[in-house]
Amino acid sequence: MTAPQSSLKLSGLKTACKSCSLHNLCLPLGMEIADIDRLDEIIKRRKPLQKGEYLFHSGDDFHAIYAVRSGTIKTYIESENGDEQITGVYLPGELLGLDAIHDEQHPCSAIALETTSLCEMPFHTLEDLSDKVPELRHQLFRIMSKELASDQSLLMLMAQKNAEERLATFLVNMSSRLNTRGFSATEFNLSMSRKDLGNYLGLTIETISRTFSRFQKEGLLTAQRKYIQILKLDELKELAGISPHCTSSASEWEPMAQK
Amino acid sequence: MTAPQSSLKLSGLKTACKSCSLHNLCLPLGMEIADIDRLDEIIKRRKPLQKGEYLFHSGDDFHAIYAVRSGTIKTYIESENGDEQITGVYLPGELLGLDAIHDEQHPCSAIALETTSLCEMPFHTLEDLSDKVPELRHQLFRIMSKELASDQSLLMLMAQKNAEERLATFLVNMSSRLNTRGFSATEFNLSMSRKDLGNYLGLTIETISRTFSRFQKEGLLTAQRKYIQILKLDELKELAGISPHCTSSASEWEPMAQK
DNA sequence: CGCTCACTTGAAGCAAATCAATTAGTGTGG
DNA sequence: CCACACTAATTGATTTGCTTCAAGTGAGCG
Repeated sequence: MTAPQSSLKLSGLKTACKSCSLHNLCLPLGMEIADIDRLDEIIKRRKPLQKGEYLFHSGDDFHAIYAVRSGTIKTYIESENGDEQITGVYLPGELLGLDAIHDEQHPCSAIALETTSLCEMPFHTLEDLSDKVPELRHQLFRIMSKELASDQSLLMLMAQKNAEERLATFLVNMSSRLNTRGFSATEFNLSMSRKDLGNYLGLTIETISRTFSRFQKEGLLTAQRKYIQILKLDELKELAGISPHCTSSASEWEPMAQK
Repeated sequence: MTAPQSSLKLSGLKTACKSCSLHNLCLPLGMEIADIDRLDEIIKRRKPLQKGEYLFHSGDDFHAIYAVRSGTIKTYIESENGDEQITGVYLPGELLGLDAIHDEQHPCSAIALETTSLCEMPFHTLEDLSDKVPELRHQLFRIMSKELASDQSLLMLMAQKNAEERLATFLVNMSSRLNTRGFSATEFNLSMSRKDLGNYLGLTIETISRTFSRFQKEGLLTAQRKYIQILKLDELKELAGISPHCTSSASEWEPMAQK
């Protein structure tokens, strides 16, 4: 991350939803002030997680959903034969844990990729409140629905795209999401390692590395380890299979999965 | 489909939720009789769709979610460059359309793979009712959450499994889902073509065909076009990466995406 | 300073895609 | 009812993009 990171951190543990810089990305969208205050009361602000610390493990009982306030969380599932698959990468303002509602335990593990602070919302309390506040209930439906729709795009990526298209899609998506959060669209630090990237995109670490090299040779970007600088965002978008005319500042555009 | 298909069809358009043979798969789970009656009132039973008829198209306004009563629906998204990706195959008792809530239009198209009858539930009415019936609201959350969790499994399949494992996983999943709906676990007609199968599993039609041939040569199953007979379900499960001890009749087991 | 770990680069191997040719169904109209 | 076209599925031969194996390179750190 680059720009407003530090200011987010400074806001510390006392920020209320009302004044949170992420309020338009998170739950309160469209809620009355009084309702936001009620939401505010049930939200716990936890001690930040350090890089490598777990938020929850696969199989843990489900109590709460979480909103990222700053930092990055990755979630992954493990198959019986032990291999892992990253299922989501969550940036500030994004909600995780929604996949645990149905059988009341987490199907995936969640780990911090860097120092990360979170809001914790006990789910039964949130459900109770959503009884009284239809906007909140509707917003929860919307968020889950959005995650369903964006999962479908990730599926398409896995089923039909080649290595270049996958990496381009990922980078364009990252750029867009970071941009809507006030960071630069063309210059950022990936919190994921090449290994994570490969796992997430269904490729090996060697293929990721080679694809980065090819992109650099073609002048599309520079990549020094985690520091990425996008030089030709439009061409990257084209590669990703997206018309380059929808600018990244159009905040409603989020083609790929964030989960 | 094989077994109770015709009896489902006979029940025609007048079946109420209370007496519906799918009630334990569909919404009313855990609801009071009186509440089910109210749900019953808002549900429209449509004229069955013929094979190849569309339920909705990508981009259509979202009004309702649908439950399959008999038959099969497939959903797919289309990318800008025109290629399609099947995102879901829905059997009786399964709900579709939930991915359209967030921006109030359908991100995918839905088409009948065979003659299919459906229940239509206007979403705003369903939301209103879910205000009065917390069990219904909770059930909606659960269903969406389950779809999220099962999407993750499909992602894992795409990212990490080879052709044999993919087809085995698909067949075992189908077998299990059909079985919980009262059909045979080892003998069924696929409503999907090889082309659909290939698209859904991220493989070409030739690879699907060859993999079926290999399975037949190894005596795992027989496949004459759409008619599938599974001879060694346990070995198929093993191939799919699932311990063969969880029997298909254990109704809670649904490892793969149904959406 | 040297160790480790993350990443890069090259060469070889392989699984699935592509290209191509048959065969088996399905439907249509005479 | 059968010839015809048309589509779906199978099978084989070849190509290819990614993986695997292997050997560096360079940044970070005790």
